[in-house]
Amino acid sequence: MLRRKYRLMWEPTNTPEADRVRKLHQLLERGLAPYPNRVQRTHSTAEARSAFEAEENENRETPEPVEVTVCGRIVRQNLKGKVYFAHIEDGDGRIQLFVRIDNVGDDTFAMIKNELDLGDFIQAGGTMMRTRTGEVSVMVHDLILLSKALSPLPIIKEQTTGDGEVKRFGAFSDVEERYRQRYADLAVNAESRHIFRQRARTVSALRSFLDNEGFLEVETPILQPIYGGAAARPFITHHNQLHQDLYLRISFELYLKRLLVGMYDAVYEIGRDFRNEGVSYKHNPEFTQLEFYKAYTDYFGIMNLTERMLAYAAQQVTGSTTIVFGEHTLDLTPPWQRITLRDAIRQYSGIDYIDYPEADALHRVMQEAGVETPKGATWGRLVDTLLGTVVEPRLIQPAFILEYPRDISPFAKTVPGDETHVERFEIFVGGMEMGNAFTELNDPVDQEARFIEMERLYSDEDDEATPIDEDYLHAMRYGMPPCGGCGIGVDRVVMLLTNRSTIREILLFPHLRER
RNA sequence: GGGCGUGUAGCUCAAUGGUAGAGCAGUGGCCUUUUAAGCCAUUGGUUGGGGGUUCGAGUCCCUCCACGCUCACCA
Repeated sequence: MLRRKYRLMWEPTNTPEADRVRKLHQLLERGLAPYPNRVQRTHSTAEARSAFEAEENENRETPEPVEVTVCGRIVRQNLKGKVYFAHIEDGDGRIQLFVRIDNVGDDTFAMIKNELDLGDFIQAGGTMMRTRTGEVSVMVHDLILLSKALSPLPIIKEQTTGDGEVKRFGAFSDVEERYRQRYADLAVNAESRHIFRQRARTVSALRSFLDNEGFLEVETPILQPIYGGAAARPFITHHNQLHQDLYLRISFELYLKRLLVGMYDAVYEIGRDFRNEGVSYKHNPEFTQLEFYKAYTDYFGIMNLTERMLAYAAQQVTGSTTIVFGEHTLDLTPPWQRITLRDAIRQYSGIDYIDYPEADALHRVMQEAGVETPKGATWGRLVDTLLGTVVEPRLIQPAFILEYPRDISPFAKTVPGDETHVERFEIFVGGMEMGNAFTELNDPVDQEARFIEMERLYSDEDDEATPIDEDYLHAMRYGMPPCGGCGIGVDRVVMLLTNRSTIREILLFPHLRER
């Protein structure tokens, strides 16, 4: 019966796999379950170690025996005739098993010798001890297989030198394979596992910061009948029964601000945005966004909150507000540098865009300065190009860039007495844009005019046109409190705090082309 | 989409246009405190796919695929 159940549909593709399949059949013939249902773990590897060390410290003279049953994946093994050493690893760490044929009996030892491979999960019961060299180990008297690994994992060997430095041999380092088979990367590369723990801590730090500031966490639609809140091409999908096209959201902005109309004073959402655009070291088609909106404040209030929030996250994740990113040391301790976009561009390029109020003139002076310009760009787009090419790469230490051209910011209030600029800032750290914030526009008449303006500006590039969201205008006509809001690219923050130069390293399953 | 680069055994990597190799993993031995264990023997390849040049191609050329870096795009 067992044999029939294990008739393989899958063909081993190489000798190591064929060997393991043979061992699977050998186990079945001996009546041993290769994937049993029940486990009886009493200690994680770390708990077993600390229980033993505690006993050693308490009863130095006559320590009581410490009995444990530990489980884990075999990551190193060494069969020496009638003795078998193995390191097993679980989520906590590793521990060595010391198995003598006298302690486990001939049958179990034969199983170890003939059927056990690196990568298998096993359960081992025994007594804690130290080997001759002092390594804390389990002297095993019971050992069973928990899960047979049919494909070999990449083997990584490590040597700890005298100064505690770990040398690695045969590391699984092929970048593409690490992304395509993230499970294998995580299984063998502890530092990859570490990155995603750091990622979780980052998200949880942002969340707890905002919770403590009185923000309410909300969830708004991912499938939207009208997309908006940013300028990006959307992914389009379809609801069959409603016969309706839907868009995967490109931002949360318009839904969160509806909630301020609904009398929540402060809301935030952490979730996925989708943009149908290019992939790069800092772009993935789906990415994690944090947006938060607060009533009765403006973009200065949001600035203060944001720098405190990111400093808090850095402290929680790395233990310091000073972090290493590539070749730079970044100090996230508030307050951060604040400089207007106009001054920043003037400082880094010598161009004062106020002197060139027409797109043609600005275009010309940019060409003279050797800045490549996008075709048919509006004046605002040109200013933004200057920001991206001239300023952004130089903004290593955290900085707020303030006051943006009005025509590229349809959801922000204008600067009093300056119709060409809006109260908007972007956050730059490590040469990357981290976030974008405004004193939010709450004037429904102005907002409608902006929508129409945007529609006109982009009508000839239909895939970037921003559709008018009538329902959003309707909400705003009920009255929206004055407010400030901000969007933070969570993936980029994680890149900073984990010191990774590409977004793919901090996404568990980054987008890759189909093979 | 453009430019540059990479792709060889399960993993990490070698190989002037001239017989495709090593270490680890695997397989068969020896070994009752090893830890990159060791020793002896040994299996393993459509050199990313396809086409071309050549007496002969992993190597040179063309093309396709994937990945990396970079530029463009991403208000």
